[in-house]
Amino acid sequence: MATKKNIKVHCSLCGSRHRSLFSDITNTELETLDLHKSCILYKKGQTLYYEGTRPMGLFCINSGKVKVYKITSDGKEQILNLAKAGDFIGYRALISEEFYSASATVIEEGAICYIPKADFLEILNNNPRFFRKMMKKLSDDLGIMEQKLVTIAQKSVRERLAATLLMLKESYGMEGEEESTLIDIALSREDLANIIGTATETVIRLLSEFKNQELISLQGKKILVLDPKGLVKEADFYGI
Amino acid sequence: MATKKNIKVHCSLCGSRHRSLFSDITNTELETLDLHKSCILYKKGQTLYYEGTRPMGLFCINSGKVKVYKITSDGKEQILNLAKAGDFIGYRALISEEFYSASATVIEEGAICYIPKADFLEILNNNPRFFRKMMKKLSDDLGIMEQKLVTIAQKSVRERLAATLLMLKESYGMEGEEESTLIDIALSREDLANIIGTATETVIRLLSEFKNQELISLQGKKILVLDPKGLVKEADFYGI
DNA sequence: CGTCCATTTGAACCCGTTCAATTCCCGTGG
DNA sequence: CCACGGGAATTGAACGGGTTCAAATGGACG
Repeated sequence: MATKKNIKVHCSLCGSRHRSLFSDITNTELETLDLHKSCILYKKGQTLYYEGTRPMGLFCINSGKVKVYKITSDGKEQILNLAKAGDFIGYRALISEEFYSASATVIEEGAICYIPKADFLEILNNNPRFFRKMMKKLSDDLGIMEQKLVTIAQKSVRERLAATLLMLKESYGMEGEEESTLIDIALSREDLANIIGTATETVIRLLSEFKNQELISLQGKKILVLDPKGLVKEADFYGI
Repeated sequence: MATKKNIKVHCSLCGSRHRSLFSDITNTELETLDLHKSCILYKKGQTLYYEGTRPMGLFCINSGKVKVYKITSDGKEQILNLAKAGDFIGYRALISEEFYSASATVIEEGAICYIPKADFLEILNNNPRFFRKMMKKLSDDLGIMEQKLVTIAQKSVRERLAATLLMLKESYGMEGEEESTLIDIALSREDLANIIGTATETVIRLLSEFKNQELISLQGKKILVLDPKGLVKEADFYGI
């Protein structure tokens, strides 16, 4: 495993910032962040934090992709969230003043900044607009998590896989020719299974069925969505 | 179905308030609430709000019990949360500025107050302490929901039932003789199944097995926990 | 080129669902 | 007071989706 490498990423120049929760903090606050934060280039497989440890700051993803997951007592992994450029990670534990309730591991290398807890809380307490934004973010996160719970509890694996592919298409889709969209994220079959809450073999078998139905096509490890409407049918949607 | 009945419940005299999120708002704010809110005695089966409708205020439970749930496209119900005296309901939709993403129905009759949206937002924006409390609540809710997701995704129905009984014991337990605790909430077998995410028949069969193992005993519809440690083993806990 | 891990395929098994039938319980009205 | 009706709870039995274990294949990387 390669060593981490310090790099310089200025918030003021960060291409992901305008899409992030930091989109409208003040220049002064921005400067403080630049002064206090650290930025590291993480390789695939490196872990940002482990479940059960104490949060000392906030992770802000400049580039790359991260999975956030819990491990059950019998060693199974459940992925709760995927994060990409512009996303924050680890704020829930800071706000609830708990140890981390999940782990976060890089699945595609990238630059990730670390903002000291004190600076984050400082901005939170002094910038009402940011405070409100953070509150809304937590509220939205909760709504999403509730929907995920219902889907896992009540839908078949086949439906959940179709729904997950559509979700991934929305978040990581790269337009191709005609209707097709490439899902541009390096997820292993096992990761996909751990999002859906099923066994790796089941994912493989269902992907192969979807391929035979010409809903998707497999480009190596990546997935090309050919027929989104067909997937919507498989997912049995009426809303999200 | 009986009609609703208006009643007077003064916040300042409310026995549940000190346990609620309103535990330390100002007297002025309290008076405004008393002036603007309405209180109704709800019977079992009456619905506070339906998924997909627009939230116009906040429900505050003075007494009684409420289930919050979603209905899937194929008509199955998933219970997300149970609420009792001192709990707020429906704040997530208000804060995220969405329609309700779930429905709420009374399962044990009681008095429930309705606080106009404007008053809630007023307090939220003018009382930083309340704002912080609300934010922490959302963050805690999110942590709980994440844990539920993992449990449903990765644990067997047997483990989930044991875990749910322990959770209900914590929230609704009435100390009995020796180790025993009565779970004092009128949940139907179907409700229990809809918390766990399984079929009613499966819950009934497993409860009967737990009874044979002398982990619980059945007092009519209610459940008496005889051997909490035994249930912990069945739930395969190492943490929550 | 060989090693190691991810992916794929095969096959048996089992947990949980589903459908059907019966019993229990409780409120209601005669 | 008791019979009646209807929904909830229970029990039975068959089915099937998904897991699990095992083995083969493929592919990336040193």
